[in-house]
Amino acid sequence: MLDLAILGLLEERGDLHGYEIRKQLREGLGLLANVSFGSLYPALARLEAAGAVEATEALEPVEPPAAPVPPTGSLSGEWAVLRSRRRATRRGRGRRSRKVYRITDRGRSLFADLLTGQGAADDPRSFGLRLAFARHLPAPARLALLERRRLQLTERLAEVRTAGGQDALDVYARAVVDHMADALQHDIGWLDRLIETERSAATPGAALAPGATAAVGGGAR
Amino acid sequence: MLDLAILGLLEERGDLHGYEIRKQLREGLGLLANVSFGSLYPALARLEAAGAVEATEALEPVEPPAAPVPPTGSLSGEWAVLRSRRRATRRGRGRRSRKVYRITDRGRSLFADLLTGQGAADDPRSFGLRLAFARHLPAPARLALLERRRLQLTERLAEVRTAGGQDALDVYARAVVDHMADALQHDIGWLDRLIETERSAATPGAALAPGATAAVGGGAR
DNA sequence: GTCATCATGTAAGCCGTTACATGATTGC
DNA sequence: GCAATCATGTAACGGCTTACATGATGAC
Repeated sequence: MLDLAILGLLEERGDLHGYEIRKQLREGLGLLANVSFGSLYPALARLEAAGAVEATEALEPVEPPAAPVPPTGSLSGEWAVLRSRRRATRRGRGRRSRKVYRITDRGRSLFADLLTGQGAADDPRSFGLRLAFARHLPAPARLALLERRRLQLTERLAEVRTAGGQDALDVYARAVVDHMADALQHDIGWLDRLIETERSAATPGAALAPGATAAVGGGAR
Repeated sequence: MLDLAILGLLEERGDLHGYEIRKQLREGLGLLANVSFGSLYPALARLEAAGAVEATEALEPVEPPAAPVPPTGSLSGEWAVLRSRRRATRRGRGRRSRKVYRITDRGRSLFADLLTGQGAADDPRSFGLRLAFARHLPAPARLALLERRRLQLTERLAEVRTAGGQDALDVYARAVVDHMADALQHDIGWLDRLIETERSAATPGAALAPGATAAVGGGAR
């Protein structure tokens, strides 16, 4: 799951260093991938060892030195200039030795595997993450992803309903079970709309067929 | 989370052995607690060590001994007789040495602590489990549980909305974020109805007040 | 000169899983 | 006699978290 998020981000947003990866994951995908450093850095090391990413030590080619410093006469002014020069010299870096990571071809292939996620966990986060990166998937695989998820949820719904069928449950347990069923149906409905959108996008003839316009528009409630 | 499920089950359904605990958890609470033996048995041992449960070796009052064994002369025959005698001797059990667990007073106190779950994880399973056992909680604690959960969800909703506010998201990422917000609102609405029901149950005067009947009825959609 | 932020990493621990080992009992 | 089910446990591993260690840089 973490690997998928890292690779996806590197693929979409270009080369990044660890700290930045975490920041962007938190900001962009919020709850789907709010990862801690304690898992992020080992994950990056693992991916590098596997050849899925390359790290450059971020000793990037230094910019040509800035124009000579006009003395200001004030000490704090000189200081400020020195600081800014140092910043200018290491421009684009600003900070510590930052290891910048870039996704490799092997990484892209791994990303594709994780994205289809045949043997992946069926938790909502994992699915949400895969769907969030679904534009990197060919259309049929995308549809398959959605339908596999739909199948999982309907199976779980059946389970929940058999659990709810027994009447040994008190008010609170009943409320929980009922709400689980409700939420599952809500999710399934959402998937159905997504699937419908995918299907109509996959058959471009539909847009040309008479009367098809109504079916195409307004997919996402 | 596991401890809570075990203690709750032992409290509600009386004394049980490990195998049965797992069975009932799977059947009754389904997705909330489908636990594996690999975690269940260590958990029971832990709870026993902590004094939260007592185990009786299931050497329940033995039936009067069967008639003396007539020797058959064959070794396997003797064996078979020994086995069947053992079976007869331990009548009502039928199977292996089953350790039957019973919740203690310390266990009940621990259960109450876990149920209020002040420092517990905020994942849906954990909350669902606590709510499912909420009838063992005093009414104010129950209300507090619901309101704490509501607060968490509204905070997360705000997070999701700030994440969704940026327009760097493509169709799929957007769909995921939007649906997360949607599902959160759905959950919050459900909590609101539960809270409302709790509140009106907590103020018995309300039922007597004129015109209050409409507010009380039909809480749970 | 001190505090917040940026930046990378290690160590320990939590909470669960699957797989393995063992064995009794029942039903066919 | 063989498979399915009942019953208890151990071992190894997974994937994540928190806490800790370290240090540079920037802002005031």
